[in-house]
Amino acid sequence: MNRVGTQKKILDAAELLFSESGYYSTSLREITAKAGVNVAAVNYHFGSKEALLDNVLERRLAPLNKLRLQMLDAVCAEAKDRGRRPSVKALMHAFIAPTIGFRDSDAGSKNFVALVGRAISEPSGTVQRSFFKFMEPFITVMIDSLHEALPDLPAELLLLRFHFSVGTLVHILRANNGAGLPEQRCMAGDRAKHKERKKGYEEPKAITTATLVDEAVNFVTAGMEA
Amino acid sequence: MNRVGTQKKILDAAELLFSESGYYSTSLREITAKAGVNVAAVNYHFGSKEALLDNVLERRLAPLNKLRLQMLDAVCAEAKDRGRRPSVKALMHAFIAPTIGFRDSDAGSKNFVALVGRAISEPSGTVQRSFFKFMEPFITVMIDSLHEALPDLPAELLLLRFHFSVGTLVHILRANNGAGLPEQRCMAGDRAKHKERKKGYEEPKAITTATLVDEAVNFVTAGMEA
DNA sequence: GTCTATACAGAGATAGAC
DNA sequence: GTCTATCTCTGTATAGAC
Repeated sequence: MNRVGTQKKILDAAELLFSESGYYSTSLREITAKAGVNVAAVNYHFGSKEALLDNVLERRLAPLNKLRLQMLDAVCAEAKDRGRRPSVKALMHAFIAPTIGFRDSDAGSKNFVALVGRAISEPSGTVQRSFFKFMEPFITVMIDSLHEALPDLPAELLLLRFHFSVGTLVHILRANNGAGLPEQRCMAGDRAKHKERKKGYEEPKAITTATLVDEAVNFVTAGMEA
Repeated sequence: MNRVGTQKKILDAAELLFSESGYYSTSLREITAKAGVNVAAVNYHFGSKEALLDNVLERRLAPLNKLRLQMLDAVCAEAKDRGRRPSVKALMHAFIAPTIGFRDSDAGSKNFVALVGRAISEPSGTVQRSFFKFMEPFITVMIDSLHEALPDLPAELLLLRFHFSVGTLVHILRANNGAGLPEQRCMAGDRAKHKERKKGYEEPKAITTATLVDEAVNFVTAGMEA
């Protein structure tokens, strides 16, 4: 079999299994069985299990980062054309919308974004390094743009608040399930109790991607401008 | 040897090693070697590696949650005495201050809080369940109090924003290192570049716990009240 | 009841035949 | 390039000594 064909089969199988069961609960033997290749194929083509995860993420994140950077550039260019500062809200939208919106894309599994969220904090070394290698060009532009939008905010404080914003976004990705309900596991009980105690609340409906994006943007924008 | 003595030795060794290398990169053989006990001791006393992590976290988090709930009650009681609503800021402070301040406590390792941050999103089943079991009484009171503080905010939106706030806090914990610099790994390069390009910025100094708490509280308060 | 020694199945990784 | 066989190390279970 040709090289790319085998690699693609492995990547597809790994993406699906990682998304379903997580990185550590998925064995190379499951992946290679599903892909219809030999156990040793992963180590031959990718070098290690961690490097495989790295490649699984890279395949999807590369276009995402491209899109994010495009949107950020568009916001900055438009502001420049009008001779104005970019708004914090528009910048944050360019950061958040493609990321959360990614869950509606046709990428592998509905749980892929959750896998990303977990991967950021979890596997050490290779994965984190390559993740931030991806992010770096975006973050550089993002922070520069935020400085333009908030010229009076000290650099240290701006970085800290942007750090908080990243935390919010990562948490959304991690907690995200297919239905789009954040932290369903954690909140469900409390939500139910509240419905008992306080009347007149609307039925808890599944949050649409658009709503989630809007609310997240509003939240971090308020925090950045506090 | 007595029961509690052995258990304590295992818990101490596990806490240190988990904090240093993470849960998955630490083997039971390393833990038991450091504790000076037999490999089988972990399974005898705790049942499994995951249950051990559960106990490691519980030992430190139980007093933390007690403190958090006390502070929250104090804020609510004081507001009631004055016949006022509790302020969002005071509530968020009661949530965040003990949590971040925990890193200055004498608990095991400086990296313990980072371990907590990682554990929330990582090991499945047992650990997450027991973690939220801990949190539940606090969260119930917290959400009730937030409803008092923000009576006009729809319940769905309040929950969503609180969810975002939790994300911010978890991210701070996860990125936290002993020095107190957030996201040093990710930001260091960009920060340095900024120092080159833009002049007049103050030297990046290690952020004190107090500053970090204040800024985090301001950030999420602004987001909640947006 | 505690603890030790040991066995076991499964993991990721690798060398060498084809 | 691919596959088999094998290596080491992991978490877990158990039998038996004290």
